[in-house]
Amino acid sequence: MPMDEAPPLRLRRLPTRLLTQTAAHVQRLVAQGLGDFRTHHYALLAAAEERGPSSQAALGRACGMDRSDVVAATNDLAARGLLRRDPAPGDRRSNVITLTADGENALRDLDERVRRLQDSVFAPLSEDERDQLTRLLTRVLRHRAES
Amino acid sequence: MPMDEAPPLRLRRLPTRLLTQTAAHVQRLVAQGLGDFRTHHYALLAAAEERGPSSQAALGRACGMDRSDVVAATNDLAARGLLRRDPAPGDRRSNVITLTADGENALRDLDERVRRLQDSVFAPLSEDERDQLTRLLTRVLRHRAES
DNA sequence: TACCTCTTGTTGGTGCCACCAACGATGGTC
DNA sequence: GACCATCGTTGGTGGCACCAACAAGAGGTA
Repeated sequence: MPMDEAPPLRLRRLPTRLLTQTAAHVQRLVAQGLGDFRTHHYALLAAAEERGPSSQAALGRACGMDRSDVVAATNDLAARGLLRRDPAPGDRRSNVITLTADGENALRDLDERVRRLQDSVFAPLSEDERDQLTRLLTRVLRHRAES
Repeated sequence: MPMDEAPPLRLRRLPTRLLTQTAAHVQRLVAQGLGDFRTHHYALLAAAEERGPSSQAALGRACGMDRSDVVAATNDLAARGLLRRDPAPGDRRSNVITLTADGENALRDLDERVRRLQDSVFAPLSEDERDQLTRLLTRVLRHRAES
């Protein structure tokens, strides 16, 4: 175990790199903490619950997901009986996505898993520091929306 | 443009999600700011310059890259004449990776691009806030290494 | 009416990044 | 000499974001 591991100075504190490295690490933990769900699944279940019955397009926009990814995720969730996909009465193009009772239960379970994940991932940070982090990230993200 | 876009409350301030969203956004900007280089390329060039001639394995460890990804990236860089891959004199298993003059020039160019990218990506944050962010991320990352 | 344009869901891709398994060849150790 | 770790390499996987094209339908205007 030589001191090989010292990362290049340029990279050690490079913000963009820190960001992607941390995100990769976090995604890893989240993926295994969510079991046989993906983040897309959680996002769609949450959106469906909060918005009530909606079209796939609306759910996708709310979650910032591409339409094609919405299709795949709703396929998964419908196959597992967690939501229903019915033809929209007023518009023959679109579907109405509705959460089932099983879907609500799954969502509650996921809520709890997600909550625990935040605690485990951000364990080294205090409550205040987590807030700082979310605020900073939010501002960087908002900067995207504005450009 | 309906108010469809309102993201689910659960997701709006969810730290892990903010992190991956921001990282995705940043990676996008970085990718296009780096032109025909990937982040791996920059990492390897930087490591090769700072460490001097090293084996692929050592460079990979320094950059936190998988060996197989090191192979692919060094292939690219060698094909472009930015580094040389010679058999190591003392160990017939390993190669010695050396930066060429062109490689140093490319690295300097990338350094500048990367610097500008930080400014553009984190434009909404003050100098202090960027430091805060890097410190917070570093601590989350260090938490990984310790577990 | 016909025409044009936008939206919806769907299919079938791409690219990047992280990672994993297995292999032959070699080095170091006992 | 046997054993195991390491090196480079090949050939994958999976997740996430994204894109292009399509047919069907909706909405507007001429």
